Formats: sequence, C-alpha cells, structure tokens
Amino acid sequence: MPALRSDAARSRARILDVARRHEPGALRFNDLAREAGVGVGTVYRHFPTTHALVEALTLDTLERLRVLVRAALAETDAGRAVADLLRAALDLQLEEGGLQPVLLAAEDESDEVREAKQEILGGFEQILVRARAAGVVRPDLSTAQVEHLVCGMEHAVRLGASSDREPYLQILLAGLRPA
Amino acid sequence: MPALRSDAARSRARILDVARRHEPGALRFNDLAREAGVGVGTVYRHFPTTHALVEALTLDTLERLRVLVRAALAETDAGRAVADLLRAALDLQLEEGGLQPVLLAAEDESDEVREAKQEILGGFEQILVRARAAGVVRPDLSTAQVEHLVCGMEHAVRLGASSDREPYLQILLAGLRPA
DNA sequence: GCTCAAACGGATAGTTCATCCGAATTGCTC
DNA sequence: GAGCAATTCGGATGAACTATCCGTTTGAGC
Repeated sequence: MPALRSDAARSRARILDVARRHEPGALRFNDLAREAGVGVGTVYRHFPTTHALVEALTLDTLERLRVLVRAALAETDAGRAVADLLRAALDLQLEEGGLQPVLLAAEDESDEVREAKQEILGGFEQILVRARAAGVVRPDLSTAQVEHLVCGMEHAVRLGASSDREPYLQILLAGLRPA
Repeated sequence: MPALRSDAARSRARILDVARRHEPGALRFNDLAREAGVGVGTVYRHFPTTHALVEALTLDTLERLRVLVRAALAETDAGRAVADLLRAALDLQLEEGGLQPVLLAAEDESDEVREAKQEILGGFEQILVRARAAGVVRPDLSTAQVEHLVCGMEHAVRLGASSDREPYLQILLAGLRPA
C-alpha cells in the first residue's frame, strides 16, 4: 500500500474524527461528509463500507486488546488470566461499541485488523486451553462459545440503566467454573 | 375498540401472514404491502410503526410465556421454578426474534401486550423473590438484571453456528447461584 | 338498495444511499 | 517554479426506501 497523499491523509483523519463523535450504529456517510467538510465521494473512497469505517475506528482499541492478551498470556495463574482477560475485553467492548462487530466479523477489510484479531483470538484460545487443563474452566465449552458469552454480557450490560458491568462479569466467571 | 370490518380483518391477517415469512429485523412496509396484495397505506393504517407490527406478530408467543410464568409460580421448588422459567423464556426468545424488543420496550402500543407483559414481569419478580429467599439465587441481583442476562444469553446463542442453548443456559444458572 | 363511515390503494413528496466523473490538488521531474 | 501525470476531491445524480395524503371503493346497518 503506497503512502497516502497529504490531502488524502487530512480527509481521512477528519472523517475518522467526526465519526468518533457519532453513535457507532448510526454512521450516515452523507452527514459525516458534511460535518467533516468533505464530499460524500471522499468518504466512500476512504471507507467503501460502513464496516471498513468501523474497523478503522476500532483499530486502537483492538491494539489495546492485543496488549492485554499478551499480559494475560504472561500470567501464571490460569484462572486469574481468564478473569483478567474477560474483564478487560468486556470493558473494551463497552467502551468501543464497534469492537464486537469487528471481533465477530468473519472477513476483515484491513490487514492490520486481520493480524491483530489473529493474535488476539489465538492468545485467547491458548489461555482457555490452559484454564481447562488447570480445571478452572468447564472443559465442555469451546473458545467460540466463551467469546459469544462475552458478547452476550456486553449486550446485557448495555440494556441496563447503570452500566456497572461487575455483577454480570461475576455471573459469567462463576458460570464458567466447572460444576 | 369496535369490531374490525371484514375487509380490514382480511387485510390485517394477510399482512401478518406475510410479515411472518420475513426476517424480524427487515420488515419493509412497501414489500409487505406488495406481497400481501394490499396498498402501502393499508399496512401503515393497521400498523403505524414497525414496533406495532412486531407486537402483533409476537402476541401469541407472549401469551405462551404468560402461561409458562403461571406454571412456574405453581412450582414449589424455588430453584426449579427459576431454572424452568429461564429455559422457557430463552427458548421462546430464540424462537420468536421479536420477543426481546417487545419485552424490553418501555412503552407498549397494544393493551393486550401491556397486560400480558405486566403479568409476566410481575410473576417473574415474584419467582425471583422466592428464589432469593430460598437462597438459590444471589440476593445482590435485581430482577431487571436477570432479564437482561436472559437477553444477553439470547444474543450469545444467536452468535453461534449451532443454536444449542443448553450450555449457555447452564452457565447462566450456575452463575446465578450464590457463591 | 341507499347511506355513510370506514377502509382501501397508490401517487407522491421527502429522505437516505451510493456512484460517477469533470475539476482541482498534489507531488514529482527537470 | 513550470509542466505533467496521477491521485483525490466534491457534489450532482439516480436508485431505493419511507410515510403521508386523499380520491375511490367497500361493507354494514337500516
């Protein structure tokens, strides 16, 4: 990918900046263009689909999650590694509404996202393998199912008036332990 | 509310019939009208908003849930009552995608829905009160939070390829028990 | 079978979406 | 710093969809 021309970089940054001030689910390209002071065509050129824009908006958060996965992999207590990682992932997903769709998407538009996701999901798998082996997480539960549970918890937290995720997280963690 | 004229009843039934064959989230009124062989205006007259249509589509399922709540209230084992009801509610929500939005909506368009919801939510509250008193459900958890958890589980199950809700349900039930 | 309130249908105005292409800008070379 | 090719810009544009309005039709009661 060749370096961006200076005007293109400026447009891209403006669009992302404006997009960050909108609800993640209600990104209307025409509005973004007007507010960013660029043409609609410019927005569509930089981000052919809404998902491409969401990926770009989410990239920072995804990198933070990647770092947290590495930290969890360095943790020797398998149970603590799972608890820390799930809490962190849930927090990030709550903070950045676009994260869940990006994590769940089967296809990624950007290579950076694909690489980050690969490390994140691989590390997560590894942490769960250890946790199952240590007997701190039910063995009859796939990695994908645990991911889905975190997404479900995000959904549950968002339904509440207060966004206190802790009770929900505790229920998830208690539920994950073997009977 | 006066009885429906015969042609109106026919139109309404046709629209509901067609709507049932569509994805709950993608109900486009113009399409429904064409497929049902009525004018768009007719659709909008019967169902001023998408939510009104979803309520109408959901009413049967809501009645089934009401019956299940009554059954759970008759159950003497508080823990079993909770488990049975949550499983049933989750199944119904998975079966009828419109149920979650209807249950969560603060305002209801139809009186029948309002009444059914009132009994359902009241009964659910009662069952949880008993369960907390019996020490089979964590006391630090509001009824609303448990409702949100069920909705979160629905979300989690839908994310999976297989729609086997049982593992998710087991995790929820295990998590709900006091530590 | 007459009346009239109720229901019907679809034309239409108002939005939003996404593309296309002539104009303008940029960075490179000399 | 002038010329040039490549890239990007911007918004006009048409397609798709929403929701309303009103002249016409239908059905129920007398």
